[in-house]
Amino acid sequence: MAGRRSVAAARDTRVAILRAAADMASIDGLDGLTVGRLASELGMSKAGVIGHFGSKTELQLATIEYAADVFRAEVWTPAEHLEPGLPRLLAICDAWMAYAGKPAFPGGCFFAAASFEYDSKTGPVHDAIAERVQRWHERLSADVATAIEAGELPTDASADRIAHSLWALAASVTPNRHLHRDTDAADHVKTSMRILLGAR
Amino acid sequence: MAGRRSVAAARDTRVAILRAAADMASIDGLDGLTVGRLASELGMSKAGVIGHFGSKTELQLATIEYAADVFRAEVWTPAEHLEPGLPRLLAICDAWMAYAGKPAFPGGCFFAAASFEYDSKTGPVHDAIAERVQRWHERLSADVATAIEAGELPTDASADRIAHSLWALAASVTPNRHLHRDTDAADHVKTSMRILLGAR
DNA sequence: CCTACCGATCGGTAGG
DNA sequence: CCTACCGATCGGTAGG
Repeated sequence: MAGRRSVAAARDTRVAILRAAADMASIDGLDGLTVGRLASELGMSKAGVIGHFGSKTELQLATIEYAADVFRAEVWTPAEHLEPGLPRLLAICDAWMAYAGKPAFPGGCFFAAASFEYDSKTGPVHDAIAERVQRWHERLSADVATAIEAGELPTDASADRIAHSLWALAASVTPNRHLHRDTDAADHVKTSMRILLGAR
Repeated sequence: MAGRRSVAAARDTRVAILRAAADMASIDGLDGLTVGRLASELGMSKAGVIGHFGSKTELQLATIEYAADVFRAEVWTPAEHLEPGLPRLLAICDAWMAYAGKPAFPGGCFFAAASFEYDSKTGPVHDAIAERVQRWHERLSADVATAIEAGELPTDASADRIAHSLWALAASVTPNRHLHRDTDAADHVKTSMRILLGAR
């Protein structure tokens, strides 16, 4: 039955598009994502796909939000309730590496790939990625700072530096696995994270 | 004067194309690279550009080799003559971060971007990147192993794990600078590298 | 959410 | 290394 459908059905379709878009973008990049391939994979017309978002840029932005929701649910939510500082930081790293070891998207961590794809570009997609990544960095950095104040880390450590390094290690899991042939990438990264956190 | 030119002139043109291709790929990705934009930027025709390589894939592979030559000259050559083990490793990290802090390409480290772009793809471009990255990993890992044997690092450390972590930290410099707004990214990474190497 | 279409650009080729 | 072209695909729109 072609033609307009109910609001609920439209929302389901929208989510299905976003799921497929995130899968495709995780492999081919947010720029490699095309409306035509997305439509044919979903058995829809291009107009049907683009109609939910208005433009490819809006589709990219919605895909970023979708991936951020997945990341939050998998990495932040399980650790959120724990004590701020080193305990929560270690729980975040565990959840993060569990997620990276068994990623929700076929191309691995969405934000790692998107960060490297858009770091040197300009425009709304770059801005959206930067905002999400910065927000996550601030969360990490805050717990690192709490740990430093609590004496759980060296007092001369830089919270920003440690947060950046944790992000760098986490982002490397997919390339490590696919390029360096390291099947235990997530476990190796977890070990290095703990060394940086001085908690072996 | 249009038309065929000498062998030497053709080689110069080829290098100019590769330089522009590496610049473009460092920002837009090896896939975002297009023959048409490259041609217009160089004031050439598309046929003139593609004629040097035969196909876009061959152009991509040649660009990878070009970028590898630059990386080797900037990072490996200055440290090559030093004593294998921790001394050479520290010199490599210094040269690497000097390079990352003042990169040869406008989009930052070419291989970091290419690694994340192609880690989940298949085909000759992926294979070429994987081979270059693995080769570099083996070089790093060999010096880490030498350092472990010499007692300069903990005997229970994993050479592969440390080499992977150094690579992860190095790769993060450009996204750290452009996305996390960290202007001292290279210095921060150098500090974390030294912590991982137990040599603060 | 579909069909049918638009101009622009893609990688690549023929022929000189 | 150029002009002139090829079919395919791009993002997007009109109209239903």
